Amino acid sequence: MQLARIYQCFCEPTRLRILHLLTQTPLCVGHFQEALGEPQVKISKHLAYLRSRGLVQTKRRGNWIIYSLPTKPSAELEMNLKCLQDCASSDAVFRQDLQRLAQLQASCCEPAGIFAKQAIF
Amino acid sequence: MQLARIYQCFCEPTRLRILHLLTQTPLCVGHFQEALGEPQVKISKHLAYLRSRGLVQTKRRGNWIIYSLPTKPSAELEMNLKCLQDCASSDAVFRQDLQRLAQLQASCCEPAGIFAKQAIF
DNA sequence: TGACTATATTCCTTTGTAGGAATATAGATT
DNA sequence: AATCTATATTCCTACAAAGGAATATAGTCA
Repeated sequence: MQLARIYQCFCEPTRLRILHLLTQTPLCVGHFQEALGEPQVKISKHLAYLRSRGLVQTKRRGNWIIYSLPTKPSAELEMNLKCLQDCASSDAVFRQDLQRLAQLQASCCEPAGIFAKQAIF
Repeated sequence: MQLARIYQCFCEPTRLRILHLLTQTPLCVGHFQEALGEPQVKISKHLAYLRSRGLVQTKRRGNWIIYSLPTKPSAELEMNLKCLQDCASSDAVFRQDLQRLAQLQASCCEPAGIFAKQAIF
């Protein structure tokens, strides 16, 4: 059952936060580290988990590996990501993640175009 | 994070099928056994899991323990159950479960009122 | 009370998951 | 080539989850 696999990806808080941020924009590992305040190995492993199950895609740009949601997500995934966004808006953790993401975007220490969706994919 | 706990309940196929059936009507263990074709201990344990996390409620009626969704579910749960219903309609497993449930409801070997929501709660 | 029915729980084994420390890798820069 | 940076992987440990066999429990009925 494909649906259960989606929920397996959703059932861990860090992965949920990662996916939530990705509904906003593609990001690379360092961004997640800073926005979520979690160590590199943790982020990297959860991203590998998500990638192995097809919930995220990657693209290399220099030393950065840019993670994004699939360009053509399944209907189930799309529906559930939408639902996640709705639920997340009423949760302090997710809101704070978005805030820190906005701060990252404001500080211009990232390679040009990282936050411009069309420039990456 | 409350949301992750919901997805932990959703991430196992049998539990997902149980919850899906419960969006239709309250049911007792024997119904799940027949509709899902799974052994009693498996059903019973997954129901206990769901109950411990507040995803289902129980009410005893004689020898039957009737399981149902919470009378006042959280907004998150409600949204996700709705999403589950949408996703399930396009999956053969869930559709078959619904069929077998309909057969159960048609055969009148259940205590009167089991399938009448208001008669139970 | 004693048998019966529906359901729950315990015990055991197997498997999957999570996290951290340390190390490896791939591309960039000098 | 040597170094640096961002990220991935390996190794280890701890813990949760899943499933089956056997047993327990609570209510019912004769």
